[in-house]
Amino acid sequence: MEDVARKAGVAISSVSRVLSGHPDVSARMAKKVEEATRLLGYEPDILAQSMRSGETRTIGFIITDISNPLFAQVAQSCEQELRKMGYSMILMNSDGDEATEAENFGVLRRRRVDGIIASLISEKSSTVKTSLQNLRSPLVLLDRQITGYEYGSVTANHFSGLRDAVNHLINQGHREIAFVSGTADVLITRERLRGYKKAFADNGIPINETNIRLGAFSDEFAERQTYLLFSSPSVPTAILTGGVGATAGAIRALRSLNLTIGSDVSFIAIDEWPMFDVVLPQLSSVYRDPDMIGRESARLLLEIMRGAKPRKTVIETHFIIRDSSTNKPRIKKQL
Amino acid sequence: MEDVARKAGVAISSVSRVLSGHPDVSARMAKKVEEATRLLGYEPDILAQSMRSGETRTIGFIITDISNPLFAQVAQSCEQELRKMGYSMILMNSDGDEATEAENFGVLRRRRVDGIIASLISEKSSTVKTSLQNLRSPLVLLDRQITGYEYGSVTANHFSGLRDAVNHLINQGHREIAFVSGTADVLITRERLRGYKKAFADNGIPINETNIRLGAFSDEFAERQTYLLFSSPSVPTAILTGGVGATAGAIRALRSLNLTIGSDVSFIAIDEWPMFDVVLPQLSSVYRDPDMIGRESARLLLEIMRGAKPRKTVIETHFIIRDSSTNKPRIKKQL
DNA sequence: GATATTTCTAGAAACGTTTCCAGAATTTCC
DNA sequence: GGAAATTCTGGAAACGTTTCTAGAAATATC
Repeated sequence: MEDVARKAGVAISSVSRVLSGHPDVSARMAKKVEEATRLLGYEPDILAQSMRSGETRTIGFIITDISNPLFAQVAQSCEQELRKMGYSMILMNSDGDEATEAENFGVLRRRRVDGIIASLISEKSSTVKTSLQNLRSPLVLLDRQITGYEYGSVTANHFSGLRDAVNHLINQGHREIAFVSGTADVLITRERLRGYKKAFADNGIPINETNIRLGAFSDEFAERQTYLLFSSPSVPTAILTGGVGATAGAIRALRSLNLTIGSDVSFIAIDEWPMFDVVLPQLSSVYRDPDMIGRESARLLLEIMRGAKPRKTVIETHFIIRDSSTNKPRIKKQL
Repeated sequence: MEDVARKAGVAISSVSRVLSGHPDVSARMAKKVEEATRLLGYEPDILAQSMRSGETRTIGFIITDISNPLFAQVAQSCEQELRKMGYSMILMNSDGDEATEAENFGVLRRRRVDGIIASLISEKSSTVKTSLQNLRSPLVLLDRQITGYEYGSVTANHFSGLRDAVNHLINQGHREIAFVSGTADVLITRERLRGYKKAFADNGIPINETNIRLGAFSDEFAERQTYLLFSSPSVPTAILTGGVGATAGAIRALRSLNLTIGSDVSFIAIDEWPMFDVVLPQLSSVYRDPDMIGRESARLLLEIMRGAKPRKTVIETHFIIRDSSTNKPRIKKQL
């Protein structure tokens, strides 16, 4: 910058003013500086700009695991949107570990990011609570709900999605409907559960609580629980799986039990992911648009950063009927 | 920091020395400073540290599209490895657009990242060339090869993978083997092509060049080309698809033509992705370990950043035989 | 043409660290 | 116990910008 100033024969401050679009600049000055800038190939240092201005033009994206293809798509559209507005995105996986998550929040704070978009592991964790208390930047949560902290949120309406899906199954004659999903420590699971229960209530049908298996989003958990459910004496006739991992785990378990999806068992996946239609063309699902989620979370965060009051955005879900859930229930598997 | 110094009754420089683990610090001083730090909840500002030290402890990760689940997994393991070493990762999608890619390189340069891991759109592009010339940080390329610039690289050995896969098909009696993959402007495609040709040469069989369709990694391209190939008078009896998108597109096309994979057409996918075994259990594939790729690229970059001479790492691939490629060729589809 | 007003420019301080340098305090040695 | 060697500490400069302040130049007004 000093070099540019010398080359243009002006002061450093004048160079800054030209380059940052300050109004008090004469045409002659602007031309001189731009010429010198071009000649020397000068580029402003974002670090120093941040240092002085207090804005880093960086936002943090904390997620359990980017290798979940649904979230990869969310991250992509989010990054696109942020980039369009001149922001860069720091990606951090918390690997399902609360200590790592807290550590990640700490790093983002010390990096003075302008904002954070996060999908917390658990809303109950005390480590996360303190992480957030110490936070200085605006926050947008994905499918989470916490108290005692102001934040924006983007949430999928899984209540209506699940309600519609379970209604559909009940109409087909199903009564024993398995529901395998992640921990109830996060809003998304509770909303799914609420939808599940609502459908039963609306139809005046009692719920068999053993069919509900909430614990972890991993495929291992889902595989184990599905196996247990469908190898027990009272086999469910249908299953709903909450999330990419759960769907994968459940399919594995059913396959190992030689149960055919769509005939032996009705199957509805919650969440799709890229190429879902190609790889699992027959699977009914509760769909939410990941691009919309990513885009919306970015926009919402920028809005809050500009001083707007944090909003809560709801993304609608759609129950999509395919072959895997149109069969009538088979009460007992023939051995 | 000033507050800490005041509270501890020492100079700012002493605080810095204690916190950054400088050797010239007495035990008494260390204790005083640590106590004051704890009491005030002080945390050093990474921005200011970077400003002064010249190290940002940030690396850039440039990729066509993180929503490709294979690359999402690469990104994840890469980020894990970098985080372990105290680095943060800035993720940038270039969206398949050369101008965006160049812009991303520019932003990373102005952010003074300590290093970059990138999967270039094209090795031939002139915009990329100039981007790299202006780069100041070490670079690791994924499956790419360029000239006139020093860089480390992590490359999958698709030569041997494709050779083995095509050999296998030829042994089953196939002669007309379609190969649909991305542009030949990048090393990975050329290596795949080399493996394909080698197998034919080793078996003394001439290649029908119309079976080779190289152009883009998108599923649209693959779908179109597969459709054209398999609806032409001379239908191939087997197909190899290069990359996640190509596999998806080809499956779509074959499905629309009512051709059954594993009986009407032999199918070998190049690349797997998370849950591949669940969603496409019967598909033979050429496999490379994405976690290894991510981990290795991070380690290699850190190594170069510490002053090591850039290396080229090769990740071995494995041809995995499953049901989709064990049928004998059907010369003509019955209509 | 002199003064008042407006527009533009230069210099310097500030952002929060690290690190150089010099000097103070402590230890070692005879 | 005093000089020399060693260890430790404080002050200040530096990293590359932006922004404040004040003053210079240009324009407007009478």
